[in-house]
Amino acid sequence: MDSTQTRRTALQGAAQEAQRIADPVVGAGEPMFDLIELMFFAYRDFVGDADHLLENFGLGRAHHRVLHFVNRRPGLTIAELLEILKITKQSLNRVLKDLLDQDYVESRPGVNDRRQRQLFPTAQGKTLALDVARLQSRRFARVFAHLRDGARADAIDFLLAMVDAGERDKVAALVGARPVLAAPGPRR
Amino acid sequence: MDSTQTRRTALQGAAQEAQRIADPVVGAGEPMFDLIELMFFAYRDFVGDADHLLENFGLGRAHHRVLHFVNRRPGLTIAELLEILKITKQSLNRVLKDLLDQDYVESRPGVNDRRQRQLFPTAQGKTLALDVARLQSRRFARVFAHLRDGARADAIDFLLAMVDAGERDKVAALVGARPVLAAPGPRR
DNA sequence: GAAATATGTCAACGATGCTGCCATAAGGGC
DNA sequence: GCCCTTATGGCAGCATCGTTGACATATTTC
Repeated sequence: MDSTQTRRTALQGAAQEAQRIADPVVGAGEPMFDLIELMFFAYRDFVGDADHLLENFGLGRAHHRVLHFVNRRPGLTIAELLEILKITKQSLNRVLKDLLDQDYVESRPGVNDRRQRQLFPTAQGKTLALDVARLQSRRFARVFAHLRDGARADAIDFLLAMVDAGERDKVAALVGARPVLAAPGPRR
Repeated sequence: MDSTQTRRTALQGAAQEAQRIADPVVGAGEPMFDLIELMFFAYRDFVGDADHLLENFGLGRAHHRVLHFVNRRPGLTIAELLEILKITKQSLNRVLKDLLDQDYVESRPGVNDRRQRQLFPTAQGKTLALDVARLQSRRFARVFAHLRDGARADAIDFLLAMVDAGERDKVAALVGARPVLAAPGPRR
């Protein structure tokens, strides 16, 4: 169970200290060039899946992000979307307008607050969003088919830990991942 | 153990069937929304480190990538850089020109083939590239300090596996990671 | 010497960020 | 009802970084 590993905060210091001492290089240890570069290559190919599929529809990466989150959280407001994407409303509006015009997304006045706009995917919006998600999921499926059993849970922990600390709880809640992070798991 | 872990054999079970009925368009299992979204958030914050540091120097993300790889592989040619970055020479030239003008990178005629240009970081180029790499490495260090012992090697395996199959060997060679991936030996 | 190769460059365009500013509509406090 | 705040929309302009296409130059190779 993921909660088997819900306790401890002390190892942090030791590991970091060991890492620092192990490397003669100034500052804070030998740069992790391998991980730095792998983040670049892995992300590039990962988003490539979505890019390639969506270009058939004349939609770009920005459209995809909006469609994805609207599909994932139907009823999302503009403000919530801006908070998730961390872009300006002008940037959002440009792509959102396309999605509305082309009937991938529809907007209705907020239920509680009619100043707000709640966003919903249309039938074709859902289909497209799911098509992309499945394509991306196939990449993950191929990946984990080659890795050991806990690899998927480990990847989730790793990626969540990579998120800025101040954002981590929000992200964890959004993606539905249990915030294992604050209290890591199976120690040595 | 982790019930969140996808079991390939069980994936075709009840959960997916429920999904299929609820939604007519199902391809290959439940989309891994968590991982899809975590890739986005993790990469966003990861590159944010570099972006924020480099904006003090008037350099953008594209400049950073070039500087990074030139620093990592001194003597790189234009063609090799294009192959790594997968952009056009016009895009490269724009940022490379800035780096040359501002003395972060220098170029010399190729040793064997004088048509080529070999690129080298200057002293200040090395310093800047290393500063960024260390900043990014600190994020990784914080991450792994919270995760179990093998987490770093696992992350490397995961990210490398995320790379397109056709690119994986090249990437593995570039980052110096052993291509564990091609031969899925460490199964279990 | 001709062809292929490695690179540089000009011009235009496209996607996606940004800032600044102003407009509109609805909610809330008085 | 008046007024301030909030949620959103829209216009104008700009920056970064990617693209294609066409052409120039130097060098290697055949």
